[in-house]
Amino acid sequence: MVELHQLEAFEAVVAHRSFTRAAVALHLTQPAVTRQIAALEKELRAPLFDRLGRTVQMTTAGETLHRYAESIVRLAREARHAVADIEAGAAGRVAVGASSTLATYVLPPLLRRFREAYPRVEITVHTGVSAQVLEMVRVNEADIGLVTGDVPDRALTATALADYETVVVVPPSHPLAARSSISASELAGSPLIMMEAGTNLRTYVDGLLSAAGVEEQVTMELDNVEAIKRMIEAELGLSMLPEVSVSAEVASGRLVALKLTGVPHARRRIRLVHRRDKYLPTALQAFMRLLQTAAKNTG
Amino acid sequence: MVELHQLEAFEAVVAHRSFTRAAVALHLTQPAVTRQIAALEKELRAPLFDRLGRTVQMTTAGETLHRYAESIVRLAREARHAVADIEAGAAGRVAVGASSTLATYVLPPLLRRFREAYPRVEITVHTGVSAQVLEMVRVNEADIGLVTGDVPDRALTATALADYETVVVVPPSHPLAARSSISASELAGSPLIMMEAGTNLRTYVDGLLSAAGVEEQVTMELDNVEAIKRMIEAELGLSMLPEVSVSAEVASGRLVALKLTGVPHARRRIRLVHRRDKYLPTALQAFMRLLQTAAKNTG
DNA sequence: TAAAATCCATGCGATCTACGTATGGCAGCG
DNA sequence: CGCTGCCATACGTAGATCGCATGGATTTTA
Repeated sequence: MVELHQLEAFEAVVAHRSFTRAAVALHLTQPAVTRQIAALEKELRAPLFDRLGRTVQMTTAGETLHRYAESIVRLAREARHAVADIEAGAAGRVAVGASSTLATYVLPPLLRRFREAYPRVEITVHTGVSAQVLEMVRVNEADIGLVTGDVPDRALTATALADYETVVVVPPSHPLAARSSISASELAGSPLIMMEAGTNLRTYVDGLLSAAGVEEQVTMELDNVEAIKRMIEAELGLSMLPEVSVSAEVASGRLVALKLTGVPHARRRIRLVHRRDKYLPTALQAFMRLLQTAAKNTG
Repeated sequence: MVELHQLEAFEAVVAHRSFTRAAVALHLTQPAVTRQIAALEKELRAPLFDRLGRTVQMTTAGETLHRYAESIVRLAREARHAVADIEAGAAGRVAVGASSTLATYVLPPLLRRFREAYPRVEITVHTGVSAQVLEMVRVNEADIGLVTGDVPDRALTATALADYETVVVVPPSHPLAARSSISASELAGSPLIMMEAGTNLRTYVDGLLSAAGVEEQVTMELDNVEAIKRMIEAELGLSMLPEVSVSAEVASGRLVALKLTGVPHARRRIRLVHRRDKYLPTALQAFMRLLQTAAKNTG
């Protein structure tokens, strides 16, 4: 079997045109180099050097091998560096699975900060509802996932990041706009613009309202938070949305958010999930730390 | 140290997505493969596979290594084949040093036959006088040399191929043209067209004539056999040339060659020379055999 | 849900390999 | 003709690799 250390010895002999000098360069003794070359020559069934008195010169076979050995040794060196880069976090890839709300309103600034710290790390984001995200992580399509709700899978590790703060969103012209908080029961009779059935958000809101004994008055159903916000701005109704999804409009005065009082929000806990048996490269670890500190600082 | 057999094991695991199946493909046991990968991971300080329950998947570092390992393993395979081709004579390079007479009149048909047998072998021919050719061989610029005269160097091996047959060349219109042979002494008084001083041929001819007690009547001195022949055709004189250099013109009737009688031709022996300590690849050996059989057949 | 099957990791002993030291042989040089 | 420089070889030791046996964990199956 031809081995890399033999090719390195061969290249050293070529470079130094001497077994002895090659041995010095390789921190070996001359007999060791002689045997490496002899092993190569035996394995390839071809002499690689003519031992011409005091000098050595490549044979035709040696020149041929040299052309390949050069590339092989160089590639091996590059491979080491490339892997070291990965390990140092200087390169790599992070695949994140997240709900579209998080992907749209929370991840962008965080990813921007991450990119500044790790500019050569590729980032991919796949969106989906929590169950889909969990599946992505389970089959290793995503390195980590951001999900709401429980994580029943024993193979996955979950750490709580923060809670979705759900707020009631109204247009600035709305009578409620002057208030800062509201209870679920006060929403009875209001025209509600809702996410379409089957989403985590809809299930949660339905639960809130029915617990408060409120009969829903759904005037509109959309599959898209952005669209819902535009509807509210057009004064077609009000809605209950994650605070993160409206903070920009609230700051600019285009929408008003009211705190919901008397509501347990543990059920809307955001969790960071990854496979328990998966190795976490440096870049991935750094990204996870970034998520955790960001969660702590915002609530 | 990263080794080729480890990379092959790594590639096998990647290809089969399983240590066990890789082991079968490599004719090894599974623990052996496990240890190869473990050694790589320790050496590179990076896990290469996530052991996800029943399946294994590459980590980011693994994918990075894979990109390099693929090329490295492929190049190593190609190198083996390339060297084997050289060794089988299917490829390679043959560098010949020869006098210009041999290079011009003898080598072409032989090289043509050689190329038919070994089409992928590169052939280079360097011309020079015998001393130059010997030097080419000595410093390994030429694999073999074709020289006339003695080979004093103990580091070189010489085998006799044939003798230059030196003939007297006259135009068809010349009075001597009707004869088939001539002695050196009969050339007294004839206008001679000679090679320039310092060449082997000139030295030889000078020796011949002075041994026969003939005073030379040199009408012209040229450094080029072709030019001499044109001069003879133009009826400007006659000359003594190697038979091989005029056989084409003799066959077509443009020149007439007369045998020289009473002349020892041992001093114009053509010898095949190569370094004693040089390895002779298959293609080179074949070419040398070709030269020897050609010499035997032509006398 | 318990048993069976599958797969990777690890401990152990034997074998093989690769190294360094010492030494020999050969060519080139004074 | 001895000296020097360089590659090849012999030998003993240290380390590496292999197969076998086995353990631990997960997935599949009954």
